[in-house]
Amino acid sequence: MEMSGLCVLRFLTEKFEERIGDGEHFVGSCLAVSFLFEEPREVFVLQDWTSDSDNDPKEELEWESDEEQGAAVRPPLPCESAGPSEVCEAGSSRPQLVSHFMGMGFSEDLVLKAIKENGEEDSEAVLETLLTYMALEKSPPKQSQIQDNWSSASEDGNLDEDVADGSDFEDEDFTDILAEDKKFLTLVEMGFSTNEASKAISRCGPEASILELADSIHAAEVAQEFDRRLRQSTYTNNERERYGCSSGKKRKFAEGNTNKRKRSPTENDSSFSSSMFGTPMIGYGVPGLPLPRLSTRKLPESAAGPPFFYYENVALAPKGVWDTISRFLYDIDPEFVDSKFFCAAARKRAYVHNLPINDRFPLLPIPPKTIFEAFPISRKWWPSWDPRTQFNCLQTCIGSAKLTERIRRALENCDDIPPKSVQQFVINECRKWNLVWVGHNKVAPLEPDEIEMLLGFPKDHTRGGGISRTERYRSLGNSFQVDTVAYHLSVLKDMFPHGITVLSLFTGIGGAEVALHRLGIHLKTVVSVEISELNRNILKSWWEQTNQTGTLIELADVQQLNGDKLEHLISTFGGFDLVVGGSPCNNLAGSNRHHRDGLEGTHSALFYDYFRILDLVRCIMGKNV
DNA sequence: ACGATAATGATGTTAGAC
DNA sequence: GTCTAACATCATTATCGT
Repeated sequence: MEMSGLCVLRFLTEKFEERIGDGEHFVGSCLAVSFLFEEPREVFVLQDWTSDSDNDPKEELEWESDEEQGAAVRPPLPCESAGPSEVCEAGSSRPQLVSHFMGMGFSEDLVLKAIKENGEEDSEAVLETLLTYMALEKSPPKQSQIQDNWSSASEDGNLDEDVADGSDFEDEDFTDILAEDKKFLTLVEMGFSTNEASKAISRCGPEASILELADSIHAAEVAQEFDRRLRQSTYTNNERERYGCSSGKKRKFAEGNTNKRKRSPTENDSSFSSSMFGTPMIGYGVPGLPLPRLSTRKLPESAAGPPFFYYENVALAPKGVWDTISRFLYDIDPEFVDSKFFCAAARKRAYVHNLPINDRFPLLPIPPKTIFEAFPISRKWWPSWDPRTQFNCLQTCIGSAKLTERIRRALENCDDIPPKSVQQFVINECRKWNLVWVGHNKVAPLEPDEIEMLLGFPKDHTRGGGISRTERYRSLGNSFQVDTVAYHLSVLKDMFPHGITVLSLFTGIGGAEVALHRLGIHLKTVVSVEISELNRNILKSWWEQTNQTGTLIELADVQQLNGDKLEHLISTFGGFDLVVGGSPCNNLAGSNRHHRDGLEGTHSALFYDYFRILDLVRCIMGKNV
């Protein structure tokens, strides 16, 4: 059967029922793609985010507090929760309306003129007027402007309620054939293909507004893309039906196509990251710092375990990526954490998990958090004008010998205190490549065992056994920071006093396993999936050296891990307590010059396999329970 | 053939000046 | 607000040497 068709149909039906029918739950076109759900979904309660205060609205984001934490808490059903303010039902104000349309690329003068003509109540008519102006001027809003401004506009507050407040969709009579033509042209001007435009008009009828038509096209894209993605993976319809998985169909796909799609503040990655938490990248808290304002959370009902799961990837991914990941992973907001609060090197990562977040504890001993503490010897050679106290992100490549020589020569040609320009050059390169001072005018890249230590691995964890130096750097650069992950996983210790059964995807050199082991959590069974034989050998070697008494099963390819195999594993080991993994970041990382293709990149698309496998595990375990 | 080496920007955020 | 500059970033590719 044709998934995409069904999805679009359901989407359109629900959307228009909600929009035109009762009109109560319409949340604006920004959330259009959220309507692919069959069941009512949990919605975070956002307080004050529509306030007119000068404060950044994101600062005001708060979850409804909860008496208890963790997966055991049942979130209230939508009907139980507080009234209409729950969703984006804010009233509109004129500045918001103006900025909304300015955010779409219209000039302020034009917007004010259009509002004057139509009144501020009727945002749909205002838009129509604006589009007419543009058509008359033969100068459609610039695409780039739309792209550039949408994110900032969404930070201003919400441009979406302004659309949402329009209860007058039926008022207008747009059956005129000319109006239809105008809409067609407008859609094309907005960047849609003629094919898409005409299809959308025939789908939605001549009375549909521009926004509805645009949403419809997006919905079709979304459904199609999601279906394509699932077909590409081994997550077949058969499997979904066999295990009664509903979420696969319900989930929506939405790549960060910001030039066409509007984003609400809650959807904006920037709101996820630093500004959402007020303080930078400490998630729901790190050891040694006071708890952030958002030190509690309420999980969506559908996100609860078993099993617990823990997903990791780079925090600074291209726009929309975390948005998409979060939506696939049961609408859990990522926890953005920088490992610089755990060790002497920065590592900005986001973690999506359904673990409790209270009563965490750190691994002991607490690792050194400054370069001098970690490498006391370097202090002797550290010039006063190099202000670094911590390393930047440890990557897979190291600085070249040529570079360190260039630095040495540049410094040798100067006095004791080099001129500012030389200082700047040296510091920039040192920051970029994480160089340390190992002698007079002499810098060097970190050694592999030093990186092991910084990342929380035992010394020589990746050493020997046939792995080359370059491969060591690569494997380490792709790994977890153990202390950070252990802090998050520490809540499992009391919950599983007799040990846990782990499904570890994209295991790498076993950061999660090392973390659990160092926490003193017994590993009853670890099913590890890792494509690199070198990395599998490293894990196996570690497993033996640490005298593990549990069972280690090593598989190679996540894409080969289908429902049959999972069912067998689950029946053999009695289900998984934890599904942990971080999918490849190659196509997300900023340092990738060539193929930073986002979540659809060759490697990073394996995220969908993480989701597929996790969803299958949840379904199989759910069925067995 | 394989590992080591060196050269190769782009995307996005943030801070600060205006 | 708007602009600019500074800054950070789990990397890929071609080439060289063995």
